[in-house]
Amino acid sequence: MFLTQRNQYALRAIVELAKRVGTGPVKVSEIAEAQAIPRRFLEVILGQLKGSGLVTAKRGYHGGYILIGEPEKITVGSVIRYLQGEPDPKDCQTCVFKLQCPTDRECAFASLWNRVNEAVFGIFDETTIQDLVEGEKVVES
Amino acid sequence: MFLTQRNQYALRAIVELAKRVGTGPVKVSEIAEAQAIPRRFLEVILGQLKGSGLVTAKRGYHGGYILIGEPEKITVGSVIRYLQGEPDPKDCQTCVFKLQCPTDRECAFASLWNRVNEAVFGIFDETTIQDLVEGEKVVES
DNA sequence: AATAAACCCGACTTAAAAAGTCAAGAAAGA
DNA sequence: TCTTTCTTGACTTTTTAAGTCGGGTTTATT
Repeated sequence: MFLTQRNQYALRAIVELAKRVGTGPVKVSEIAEAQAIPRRFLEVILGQLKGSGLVTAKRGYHGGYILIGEPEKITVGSVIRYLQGEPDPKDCQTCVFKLQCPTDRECAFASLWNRVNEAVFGIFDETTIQDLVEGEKVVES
Repeated sequence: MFLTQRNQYALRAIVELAKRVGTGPVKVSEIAEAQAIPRRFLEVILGQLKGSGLVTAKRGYHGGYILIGEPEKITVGSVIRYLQGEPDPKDCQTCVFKLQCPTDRECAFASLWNRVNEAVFGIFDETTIQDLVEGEKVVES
């Protein structure tokens, strides 16, 4: 609901890479199997992730993907922001979410959407990939 | 992103009805025009909303829709919960959001999704239709 | 050098969900 | 009785997401 299937796949792939930090390149097919993601589709997704600088790839015989940063320092929020890209200028920016408001400036929902957005990214930003690897982290604060 | 276009229409329609509480039935075409919603589509949506008991309709000459409860007592959360209906049993219930987890019980995302969901509905539940009518309310938690 | 294992890239297809439309019918007031 | 307005369910269109495919390039091994 909050994330597309594709973006969940991306996060899962990063988590999988995080689990194997230090063990050399991880093949797409390994990640695909571990996380039950269609291999071809995952190739597309990892290709996109390379652009984020979070991940790099090595080609050839013992090739595969490698997580660049440290899992404790990568937040879920930063990944999601990258995946979502720039907001579509055709959408209403006040409402953050979808399409133009009929009532341009006086959007009754603006405040609500802002609060929701802040709450959600507040959580995303305080959750790291390492937290996900560890499975169930309850954030203090 | 959090709400479909359709569900936003539904909320807008309720807000429009709330604005006119006490002035008798409001025609679909009036709501449609005020909120820039395709009339035929709005008929479908209002039909659905009748099932919630939030709204009732009067037919014929001076017919239209009427909000049943008081805008201060209707929360956005209750409306959205109604609109979204029962969660699809095919989806992963632990993750609250989409599809089955590949890693059934040990879903790394379960805690994250729960926290996000609670945060979002926390906001939805403390926001009333009246708050939306008033335009910009900053909730004092 | 040849081979095989990987990633790389862009275009393509399919599938699913959401958005929107339509026609004919039933109630209610004028 | 006539007009207005909601009612219903099925239908169509549009958009977005998901997933596939073929042929190419890089790299380690032998």
